[in-house]
Amino acid sequence: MKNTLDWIYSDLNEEQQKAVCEVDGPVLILAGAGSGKTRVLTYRIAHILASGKAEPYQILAMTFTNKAAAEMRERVQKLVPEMISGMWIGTFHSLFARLLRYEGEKLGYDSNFSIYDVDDQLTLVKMILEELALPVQNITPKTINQRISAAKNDMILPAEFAENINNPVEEITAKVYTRYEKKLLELNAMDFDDLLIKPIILFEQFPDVKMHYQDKFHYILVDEYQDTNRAQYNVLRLLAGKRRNICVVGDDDQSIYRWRGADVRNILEFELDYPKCHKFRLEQNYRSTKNILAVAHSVIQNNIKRHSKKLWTERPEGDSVTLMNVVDEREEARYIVNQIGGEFRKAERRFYDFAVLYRTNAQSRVIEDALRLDGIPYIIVGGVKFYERKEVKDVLAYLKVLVNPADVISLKRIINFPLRGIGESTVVKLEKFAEDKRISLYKALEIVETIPEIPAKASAGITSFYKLLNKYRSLRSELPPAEIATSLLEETGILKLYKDDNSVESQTRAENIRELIVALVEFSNNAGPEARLEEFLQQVSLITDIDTWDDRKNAVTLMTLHAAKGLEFPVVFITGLEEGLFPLSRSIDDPLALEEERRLFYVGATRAKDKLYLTWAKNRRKYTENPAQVKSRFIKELDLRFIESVASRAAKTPPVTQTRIKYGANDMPDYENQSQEDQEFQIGMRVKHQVFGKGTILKIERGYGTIKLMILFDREGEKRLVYPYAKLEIL
DNA sequence: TCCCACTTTCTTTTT
DNA sequence: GAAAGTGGGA
Repeated sequence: MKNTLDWIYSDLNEEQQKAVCEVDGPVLILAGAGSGKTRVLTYRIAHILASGKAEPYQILAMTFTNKAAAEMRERVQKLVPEMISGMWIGTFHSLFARLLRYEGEKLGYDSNFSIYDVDDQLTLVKMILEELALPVQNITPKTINQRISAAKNDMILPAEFAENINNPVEEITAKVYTRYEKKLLELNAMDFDDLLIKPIILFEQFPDVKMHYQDKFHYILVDEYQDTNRAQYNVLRLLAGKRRNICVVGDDDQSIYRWRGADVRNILEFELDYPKCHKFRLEQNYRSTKNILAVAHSVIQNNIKRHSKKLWTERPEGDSVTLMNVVDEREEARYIVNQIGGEFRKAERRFYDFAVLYRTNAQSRVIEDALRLDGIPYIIVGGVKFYERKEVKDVLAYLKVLVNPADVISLKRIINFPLRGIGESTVVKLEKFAEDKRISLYKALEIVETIPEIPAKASAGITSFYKLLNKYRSLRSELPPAEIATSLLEETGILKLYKDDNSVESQTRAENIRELIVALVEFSNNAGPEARLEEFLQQVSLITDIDTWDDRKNAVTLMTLHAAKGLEFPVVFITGLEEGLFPLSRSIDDPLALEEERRLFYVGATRAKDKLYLTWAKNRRKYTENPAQVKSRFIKELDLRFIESVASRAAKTPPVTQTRIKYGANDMPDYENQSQEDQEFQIGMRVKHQVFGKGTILKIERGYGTIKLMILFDREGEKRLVYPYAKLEIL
């Protein structure tokens, strides 16, 4: 083993060394952006292990993404290779899911419980709303779901929630919430929030279990502590209760998840909870140039609720930060692409050096189009997620039911997919029967023939469905997960269903299902012969956007500002700096929300190592409107000494007023290289669409500013499109 | 029971 | 401009 002190002295600055070596008792590390906090955390773990203070299985290290956890594990392994196995390094959600697999039985859960994502939660809420037949008026299931989730994150259980009702929405939410919790238990399922709350309930109800884990974990380390919520805060307090060896790392300026229940007070008031804690400040930034730091600081200092601090760096001044004003989102995209292309051609950069950040996922589309047009490779983080695609969720639902037959949400999802003649009314009868007889829906499937109301045809379909499920349920112990899935797909004909349909959509779906199988095979390979389907399902449920991001691929990265936290890039673009977009309109009237937007800007700016671009547009299309924009207040807060301000030629012309913008081709701004003649469509004309290819116009309907077109595509068949939304080229 | 065509909503960020 | 939801007809 390497001498402990050696690597600590050679790789760390003085303050970092202190933070690493102060091992016992509560420790608060305030780590500014780019100050090497991951390094400190990993060295700390390595130091604890190497000095013999604890065994690996006595260490608990929590992060917010699997990617961060994997990175931490890898880096610890490099420092102390032989001591890694058994450590509890992972996300809050995955570690507690693991704990609940062991202990959930005490709370009435089976160890094979399903984990519900937002989609499943919504389905359940809708189910309950129908069941309770509540007067919902204009309250959407989504609103109710958000209320429930917020309550859970604040650790308010149904009983307490019901006691504090102030309006009709809360009244309905309270009823749904009570039923929702009951249902989850019945379905043997937990939602994301449960993974944080249930351990607390468990510890409170079973002090011996609490003591077991308090004894087990000698050292607890928490990353991104500024983003913990009430539930996370409490569970940490319980776990650290005995030994008090808890080390939290965070930066109040980078707290950006308030809307999800995160509470900055957790980090601001850590010293109140642990009065004798050791406190360290990491303020030397190793990432950004002086100019970038100065700009970031000029904005964040406008926040009132923050620890005053200022990062410093030994890096050079560097380039000025570029502030670019463009006419609209299309020009913004073109500007970004041109800058990337220019720097790339000068051979100073590779594509993976660039990140384009935006406030909302919807902004990615235009930028993608522009990148594609220039043939620049890009990766997009987030957006439509792989595991949320319909076809993937369908297959996963099958697997979930195999593991957990009580999971009615998944069961109902697949009961008539692929079609087997089991319609809505049959399902209702089944459920009623199950309820009357007080048996599970799954059990009702088994004895469907004894239900007189269900016609023979539907009954036969149900029986074969049941036999199919049961067969694969028993195969689980004999075959590896990947083989079960492959065989199941074969027998149900799901893959064939998509393969036989020649539309692009179906082919993509078939492709996605194959990709899912690949993921399963990979999982089996990694986990060895012990690979269990339930573990795969859990892993999949708790995957984060950023986890799937391949940072070695030579491509420009597109993502939201939220997703960028913790990352760094030589060149960063922050786009859409307009009032109402960034900061978002809903935040403008709420001082706390506004400060969070400002922190988000700070997070974005401090991702940049060498060059930062800020862009804003005079007009930005939203739905069908194209309203004029006002520059973001964050732009006004920039310290101009570090800024080079430019505007495109088109943007320098007087602002376009709202009335002029009724999206006719004539009204588009003048770009040098773009032909802007009005599109004269005629029936029988040949046109080309970016995605659907070539086709012939069948029908034209002219609307106000829009033209509806029916087009027969050579490959895709008939489609209805609306110009100018659909990008059509006349051939 | 299922399919097609039409309408409505979506756009805040995510474990 | 897509996806999800709705409703009528076969």
